[in-house]
Amino acid sequence: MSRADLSSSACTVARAVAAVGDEWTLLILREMFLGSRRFDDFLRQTGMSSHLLSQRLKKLVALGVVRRSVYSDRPLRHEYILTEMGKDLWPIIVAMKQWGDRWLLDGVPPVQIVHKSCECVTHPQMTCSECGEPMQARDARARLTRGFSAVRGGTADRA
Amino acid sequence: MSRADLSSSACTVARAVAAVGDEWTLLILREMFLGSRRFDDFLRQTGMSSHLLSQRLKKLVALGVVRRSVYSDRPLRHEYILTEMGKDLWPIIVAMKQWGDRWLLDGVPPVQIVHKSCECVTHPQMTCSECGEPMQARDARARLTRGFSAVRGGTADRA
DNA sequence: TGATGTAGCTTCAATTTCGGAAGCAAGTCA
DNA sequence: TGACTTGCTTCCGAAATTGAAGCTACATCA
Repeated sequence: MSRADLSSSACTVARAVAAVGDEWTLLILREMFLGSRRFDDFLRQTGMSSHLLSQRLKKLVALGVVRRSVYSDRPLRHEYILTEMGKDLWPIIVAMKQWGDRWLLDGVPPVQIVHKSCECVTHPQMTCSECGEPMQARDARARLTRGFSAVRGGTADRA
Repeated sequence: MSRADLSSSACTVARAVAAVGDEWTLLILREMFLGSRRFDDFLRQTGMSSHLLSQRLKKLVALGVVRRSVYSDRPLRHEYILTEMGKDLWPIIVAMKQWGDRWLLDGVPPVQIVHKSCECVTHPQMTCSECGEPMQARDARARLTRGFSAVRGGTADRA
């Protein structure tokens, strides 16, 4: 299977991966959440090639994650802004930051997240929508729909 | 800059991306959280080539995300198990699933997450560690350390 | 009136990575 | 004995990526 086929997978993780799960796209998103909007800012801050950046931005626009918007008429200039769909990717980037901060860093994280409403430096965590308790892998069990289970062939559920 | 250089970035998101932010690695992790442990299960469920799977597993073991463990002596057989570091990646995969369920799917998500302690089907969400409120992109502000801000060159913080 | 600069790309050649198929080693099973 | 299984490795053509250079439309400076 090639990567292009992932987007038609039944699994929504696979679809999300196909959409935004590559190295450079994730870095572009990080930049957007830090406030960058312009082609050259993305170039500078990510270090990627302009060719790839151009491709990735087009893909993100096509997906509806990012919107291309005019900020100057003369000369004509555009910037890239996250849509609702794009802003909703925040937990993914934050989850990566938290993991990176914890496991790949000695010392002080380069970025802190401040919760606007309580003004605290926060360490966002996954919690159960029903009982509100923090959740980790060990607290969860996956339940597959019958159809999805059939697609997977019944193997590999010895969790 | 090439992708290999990301792991030495000051930004911990970039480091996390370098470690686990590629398509196939994310799918392997998804499989692990669904309970797969064996080479052939990963092959079957992800559809990737064995060449790549082999490479990725080695990388994950080298990083300490996954542990290679003997489950049969004769014949000698191994399985791949998430370490603590690996289990801690759960929020990333869950965040991707939530986003995929919401934005890339019509209908019923193929996998539900059950919170063991309350037995509810849950939709894990990011919450503030300090006040416990659910958080989204709009509720957060990034605060950069002085050093990191200097590295970035001061540009692009018009958020 | 040029000369230089900037934002936002596109094009191109060289290199790297990937995909798919085949092979292989060490066993088991019949 | 011969087929099958698991868990890989090797190989090669195809596709993606990198880095540099170029290009367009304007602005600004002299």
